[in-house]
Amino acid sequence: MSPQSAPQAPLSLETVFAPVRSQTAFEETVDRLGTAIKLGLLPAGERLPAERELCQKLGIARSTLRQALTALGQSGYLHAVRGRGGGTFVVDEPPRGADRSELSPTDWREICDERLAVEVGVAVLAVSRATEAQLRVLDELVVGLDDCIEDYPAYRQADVRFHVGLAELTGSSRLVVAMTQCQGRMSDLIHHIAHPPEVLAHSNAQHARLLAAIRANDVGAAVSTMTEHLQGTEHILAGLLPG
Amino acid sequence: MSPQSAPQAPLSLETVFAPVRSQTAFEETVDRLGTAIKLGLLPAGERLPAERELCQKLGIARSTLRQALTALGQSGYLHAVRGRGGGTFVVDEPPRGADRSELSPTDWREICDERLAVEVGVAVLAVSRATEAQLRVLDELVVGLDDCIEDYPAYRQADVRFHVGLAELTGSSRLVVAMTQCQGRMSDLIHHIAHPPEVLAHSNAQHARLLAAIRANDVGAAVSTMTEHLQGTEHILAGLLPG
DNA sequence: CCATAAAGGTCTGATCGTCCGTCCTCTGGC
DNA sequence: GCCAGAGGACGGACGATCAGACCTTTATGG
Repeated sequence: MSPQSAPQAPLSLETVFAPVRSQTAFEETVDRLGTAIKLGLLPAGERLPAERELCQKLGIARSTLRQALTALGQSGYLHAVRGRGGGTFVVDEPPRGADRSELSPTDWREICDERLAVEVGVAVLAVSRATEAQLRVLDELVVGLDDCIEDYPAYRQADVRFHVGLAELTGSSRLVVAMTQCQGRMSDLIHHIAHPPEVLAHSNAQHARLLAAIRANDVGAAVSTMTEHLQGTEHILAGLLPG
Repeated sequence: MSPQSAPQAPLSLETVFAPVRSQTAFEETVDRLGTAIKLGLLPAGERLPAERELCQKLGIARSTLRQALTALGQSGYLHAVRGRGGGTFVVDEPPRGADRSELSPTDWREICDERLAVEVGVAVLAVSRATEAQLRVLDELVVGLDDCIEDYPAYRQADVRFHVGLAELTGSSRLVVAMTQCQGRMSDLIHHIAHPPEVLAHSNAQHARLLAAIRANDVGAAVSTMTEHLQGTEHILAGLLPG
């Protein structure tokens, strides 16, 4: 009856009948490697495993892998070196260019919601599982972050490493994957907005408080610190994006 | 050097080069519908949309959809009725039979970790977003759950509806999907273990306390109640499964 | 009683992604 | 100068998927 023919079914049924979107192996590979590069998980200059080895790890044919590598090469993320001792390398200066955009209001909110779930879940698990050694590594990352509050791209890369590092200390690879994907989506979202040093400094202070809460085995503090931390970016997005 | 040739790379790199596992449209459809039926999201006797309509919603060809429907029919979950007024229906008594098993120790722990993330994240968001009307629906579900603590299959179905209902009131379809998948995996895990009425009663009391915490806008209580709730099943699994 | 509509059931041809294997080309080191 | 290790290129086979036309069943209404 409504002019917009609003979906009446409950969310759960909507999702059951939502489009089945199966990525091809090619697409998924481009996505996986591309995200890893953009996030800095594969640092500039890094050499990928040899094609014949990598295609086995990825469980795909070499020709399919090459399609993906070629695509990433054309986009300027990889360059191949032939001959013995060659290989495929992450380019030294990955393109900063605009990558994607066009997010609907519901999209970006859902992305933030999913991130909140993953980050809070990781924080809860980290409290009971983190070892002192692991925490010290993250301590250093926080120190490093303080040094680049004037250089956003560098800050963002270290920020990603910090959050992925949190996920790593849960020991759950599924959560690491989830965290990586969330960070990739967040990067797409926040790529174009301003990041004044004061904001980054404040954000990094929350990193430090988070680590303290984890050390103190204080689940409540960890959750609330993380929640605040995430709401920071969310408020900025709410002011800038549609919705 | 170790005899097991342990993976030395950090988790995040392992996951970047982990196998690309792209399900086919057929597989994903069987999975989607099969899970929805097993979880009770598509209740017994429910009629699915007509094939010509459903394949559009799912974004796949009708022939592919039919493969999936045929497979689910042969597994005893669906039956088709020809002629006008016919359709494809969820069977009245879906097979209880053993479905899957063979989970490695790392697998089931990671499944529980992911569930914890989703459930805790949902709980946090629910605190700020739940409306009284939505909460009352969940209240009734809790009452209904109390009535079937003697009948585990019925309890489990209502339990799933409760948890998916929590996800629904965040308004985020991504979280609904994540919750659904987690519940599906959990069902596979806990299908075969004992569920004495006392345990179910205790579990349902936690549901009630969770709703109270959400009503009171008490994030801390919601998180801790949810955490306890999940640890209940996790401890049982730890006693029964390898690892 | 027959026509029609609405549903599932069947078939076929084309396309596309992927795999596998083979061979070529380049390049540094022994 | 040979060889090993790397990327690069090609072609055939196969399977999944798609699009569409057509058939069969069945309830309903004129």
